[in-house]
Amino acid sequence: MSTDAKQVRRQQSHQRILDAAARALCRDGFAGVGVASVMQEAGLTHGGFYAHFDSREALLAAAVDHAGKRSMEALCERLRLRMAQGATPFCALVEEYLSEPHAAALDGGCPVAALGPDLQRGEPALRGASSRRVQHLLGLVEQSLPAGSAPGAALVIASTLVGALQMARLFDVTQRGALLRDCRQALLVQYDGVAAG
Amino acid sequence: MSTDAKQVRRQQSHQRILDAAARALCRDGFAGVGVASVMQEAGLTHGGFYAHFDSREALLAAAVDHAGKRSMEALCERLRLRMAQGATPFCALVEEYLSEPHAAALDGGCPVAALGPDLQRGEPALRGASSRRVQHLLGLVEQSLPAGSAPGAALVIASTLVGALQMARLFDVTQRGALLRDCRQALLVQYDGVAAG
DNA sequence: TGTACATCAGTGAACGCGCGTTCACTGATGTAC
DNA sequence: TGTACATCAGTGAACGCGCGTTCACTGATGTAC
Repeated sequence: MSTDAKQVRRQQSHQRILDAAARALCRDGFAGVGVASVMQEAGLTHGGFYAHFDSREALLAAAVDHAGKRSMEALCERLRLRMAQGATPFCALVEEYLSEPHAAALDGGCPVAALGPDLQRGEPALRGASSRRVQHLLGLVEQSLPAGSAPGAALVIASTLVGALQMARLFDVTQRGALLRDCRQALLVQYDGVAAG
Repeated sequence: MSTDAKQVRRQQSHQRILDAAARALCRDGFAGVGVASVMQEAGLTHGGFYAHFDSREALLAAAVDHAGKRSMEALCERLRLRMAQGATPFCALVEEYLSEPHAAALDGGCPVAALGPDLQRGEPALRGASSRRVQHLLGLVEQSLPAGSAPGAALVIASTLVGALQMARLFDVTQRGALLRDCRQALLVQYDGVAAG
């Protein structure tokens, strides 16, 4: 069928647009996602945008979901590596989420930490995507918690992870390392009974 | 002198503009601070704005400082009340910062939690004001820490406070209460040796 | 006390730029015969 | 195999609105005499 080849290219473009938007979103926040700049980063011109999304708002909502999935997949991949080396699930999560690379590389990081309070503003579709991201993050924390943890522990830990990553990014590089290390250690001591390296 | 009366009114206007900007900032983020809307909320017309500030950016930087000072003063006032009733400084801080009113009332709340990642973006003047706010928050936490706390405890606690407030605001009202309660309790148990109510 | 003048915070119309959105068109790809 | 036609993702010029910014003007307040 003729449609196939065209649709493949169409979907590739769609994906490039989403990728570019997700990167811009985590790097520069909602204000940094412009239709023209995203399309340019995707190797297209701005006019073709509306063949892929109904509006900029629709792109933002899709980009929040996409950024969340991508960062979650990358994070899980690294967790597997650490666990293969003998780390507990919780230790792996804390050390990866609060790692210096995660704090330094905005592009592919956790959108909840990158967008923070802005997630609650905007249209319903956007808030829906936001709360989905938060739930996924909470789910990941819950999965990696040691057995027998207190019921609300995941909430507290997720809050600390997100807050610490944001604070770290507000600091200059020298202070940043200390904050991340302190937070990793505190979480591990409190919830895993193991001191971090 | 004639100048006096005029300057008094001028400064009152200046203050109303700053107040309005700080409120809009904490409520709607940087994107919610428009020159026209702020001036209108201050009871003025937009044209007079540039007699008070060089630019919108300058207003934003001043508003971050102002919002921080206002929220810090209000917070300290409430801390004094709680301590007068016998609460430890740390308990007072945790219970006030993670109180439902603080999570619900965006207008006058902590700008670090309200702006989060956006604080690191923007011009130097803005980032200067931002880091000043973060340092003040850290200072407040340090002051209220129990004697003999670990050196990096303030960083961890501040991260948890900010992260928890943001997460709470992302939740709907029913889940919000649970999150705040869990975080208060966790912090008090871990750093004050006292279970919260 | 009263009148002419100076000051200046604030007004409101207008400008210009950025950016989201629209739309007529192009040109590459695939189909019909 | 070759030619005419159809499809449609993508192009790029243009539109319009919002908003930051400018500026000539107003009008209330205070001073000079």
